[in-house]
Amino acid sequence: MDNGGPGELLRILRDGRPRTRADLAGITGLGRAAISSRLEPLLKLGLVVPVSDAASTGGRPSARLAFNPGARLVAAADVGATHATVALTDLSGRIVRETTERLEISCGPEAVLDWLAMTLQGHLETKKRPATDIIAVGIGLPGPVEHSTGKPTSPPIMPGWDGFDVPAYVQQTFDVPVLVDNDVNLMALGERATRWPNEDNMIFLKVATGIGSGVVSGGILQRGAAGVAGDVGHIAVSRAAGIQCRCGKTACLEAIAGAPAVAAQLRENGLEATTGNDVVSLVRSGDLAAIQAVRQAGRDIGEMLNMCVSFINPSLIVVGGSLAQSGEHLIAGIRETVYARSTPLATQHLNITQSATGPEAGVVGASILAVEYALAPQRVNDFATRLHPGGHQNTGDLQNVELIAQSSPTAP
Amino acid sequence: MDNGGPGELLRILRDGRPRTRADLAGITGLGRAAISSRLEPLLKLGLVVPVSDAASTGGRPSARLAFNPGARLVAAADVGATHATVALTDLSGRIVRETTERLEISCGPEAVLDWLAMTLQGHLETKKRPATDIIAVGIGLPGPVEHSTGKPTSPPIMPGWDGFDVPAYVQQTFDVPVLVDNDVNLMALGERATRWPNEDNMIFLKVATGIGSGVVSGGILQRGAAGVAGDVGHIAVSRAAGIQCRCGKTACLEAIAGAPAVAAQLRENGLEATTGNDVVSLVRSGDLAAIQAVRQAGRDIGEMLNMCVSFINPSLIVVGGSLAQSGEHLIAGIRETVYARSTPLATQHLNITQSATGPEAGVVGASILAVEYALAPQRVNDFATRLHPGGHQNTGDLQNVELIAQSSPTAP
DNA sequence: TGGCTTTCGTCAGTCAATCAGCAAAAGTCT
DNA sequence: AGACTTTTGCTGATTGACTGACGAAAGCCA
Repeated sequence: MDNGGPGELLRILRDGRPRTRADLAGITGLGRAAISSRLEPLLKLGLVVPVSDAASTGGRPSARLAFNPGARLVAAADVGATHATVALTDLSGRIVRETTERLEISCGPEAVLDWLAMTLQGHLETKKRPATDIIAVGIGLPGPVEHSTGKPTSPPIMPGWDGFDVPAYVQQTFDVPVLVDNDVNLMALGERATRWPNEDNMIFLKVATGIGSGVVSGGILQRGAAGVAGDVGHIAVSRAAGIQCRCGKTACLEAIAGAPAVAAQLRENGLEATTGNDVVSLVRSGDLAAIQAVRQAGRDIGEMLNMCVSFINPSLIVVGGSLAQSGEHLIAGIRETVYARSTPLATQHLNITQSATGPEAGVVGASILAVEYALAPQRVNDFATRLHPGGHQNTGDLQNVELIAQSSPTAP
Repeated sequence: MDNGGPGELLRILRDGRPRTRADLAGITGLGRAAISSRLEPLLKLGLVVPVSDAASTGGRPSARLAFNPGARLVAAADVGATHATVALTDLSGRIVRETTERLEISCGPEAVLDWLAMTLQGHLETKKRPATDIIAVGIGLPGPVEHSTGKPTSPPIMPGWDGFDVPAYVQQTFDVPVLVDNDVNLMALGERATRWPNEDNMIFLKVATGIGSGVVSGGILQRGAAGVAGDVGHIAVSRAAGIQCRCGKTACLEAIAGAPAVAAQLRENGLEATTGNDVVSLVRSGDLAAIQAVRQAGRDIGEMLNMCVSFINPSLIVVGGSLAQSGEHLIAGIRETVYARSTPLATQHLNITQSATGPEAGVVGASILAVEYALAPQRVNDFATRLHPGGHQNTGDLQNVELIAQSSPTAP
């Protein structure tokens, strides 16, 4: 129905399932000949490859074609306050090679982005892939970003980054599309792509030093007017009344349920804890006070989530971040409050669960963001038609086609 | 760039500004001949009409073409708890004829929808327009609606409506697309279309007997997983702690800031007030207690909106509903709380304002919903191509073309 | 009124995309 | 090994949409 050139075919095949030409003809309503001609540029580019043939039904077995995530690369980065991760991923978001290093974001954009580019070059050399294999770059930053321009806006913890043109700087090294977004937004995208591909109304909540969220509603990531949608850490909750937050206000959720706050509570009980990981260790060791503190943090977070559930009516809430690693205690507190308080209509199909993606959620999300952009049907069509400049004698420079990895998706 | 047949041209012209063929050629990048051929079906259908020619620059003046909202009709209905409004509107959402009547929604779907269809038939006769001029129907209902199917889901105040197939029933009379949605969602659409056409991140808040909202984020109306997005009336606020709400829970915003709650407070002060309109009258008469009560309601609402602002980062909040009619007092209370509490990044470009659309906001929104659906480029293309069944000899039944109103949009 | 300028509608030609049919290829089955 | 079945790539034909150009139309100006 939705006739859209090779890009449309790739969109269909990107679910990873191999299909025969006849399958594709059936799905699109086109003839087999049209499918073949549309498939040609995708095969040339290596984006689609033949995999093991289907079982014969008596005659010649039909060749099955599948999306080849290894055809090109995407560079993904997750820059945190004190650490940065860069990764080379394939077109399915799978990490090919990854480096995490201690790096203060306060070093400024040039230093951080230079390190990023340098590390990526190293990855490319190790993997013996040319820089031209990279088709896009995705970057997550720990603050508000105007996604359309890729510029951070008034970030509280990123001195020197305000208004810095990240894409322009990165493109001096890699002349491809550069997508920048808030790191929690990217974690939401990563979690969604990895485990909840068809979830159109979800909230990804990160509970660590800060508390933030990424909101996917109506099937698209919501960034808001200034790129600060999902900034739920400084919503007021009742138990925080009067407590001072680092943001200058009082009663903020973060001030009682953020990792430092929970750790501080434990210190009052004579326990040793400063970071979220310390808290998690105590919980895992079975310390009752720690368990109770985490569960209470869950309840406080639940008070805030209650409002989000009423407001945007999601069908899924995924909780991640360091504090979420403490087994089910945080989630239990959240569920307790949300299911008790919210309206039945909003909660009857609401699933609250723990993030399964580990610390690499950020880079995976950055990769997804970049891949989604680069492999959007319209863009693929441009790419594919540029392959046939004048007629049928194809002389476009098909560099690197022989380098394509033969990752062969298996049958369902 | 976005080549899309006649529908694309109509999309451009729907802003109401008349354009010459050369203008359109410039905008689309197509030749004049292509424009003319694409224009032909639109002219045949009457959706586009020539208006006063542009000033001549020495030679033949170019004909200016404009969208003709009067070419077809849309039926729009806003069904409230105790009253219903039906209207015939043109394709710009302008009301052609309207009827409001006392009608209990508890009479059940058949009775209400029959009245609706009957009244519309009367409108059509009065305006001497055939029923075939109606290209879509939009209906707003005071409860949760699964928009994709048009069925109400567990509505609290609509006995007999749960799961009723509204579109199927209405299509027995008018065999056109029937779009159903929550009434507050439609008010949001109406307000947006009427006054904020390019606002992609807005919240429309209705403060009346109940408190609800319609959320437009990322440029699209957010309905959530179960169609109950924007249901903010039962979010907990601090001042309502312990107060029983009609929903069965306590601490709901509605229980202290809804119109009945405010009226009850005034009665405690010895004033006579039961409905929102009573409260508004008292405020307008300058009663200090009433003014203070409304302002306090604004503050309570502001506490809730604070969370919404942090969460979804809108650039506009429009406040409507009966309590919003009391001058600026409600808004003042809202602003006081929101601007004091929310983060600078979220509020620096946030506009909080009063609804300018009157009680007809609901029908206008219903009309917009139906028009947007019916005049979506893809649908217009279908419609237009069906006009040329085989080649160029156009013999499609062009009924009612002579009935088209000559509403002539004026130049900017 | 007649000449000039500019736009409008039409027509044939071009180009890309798709389809139908066919021969070759690649299997299975006896 | 040979007959049979089914897929594949190719070719010419058809379709649909757009371009470019031309004469007609419609207004200014003298």
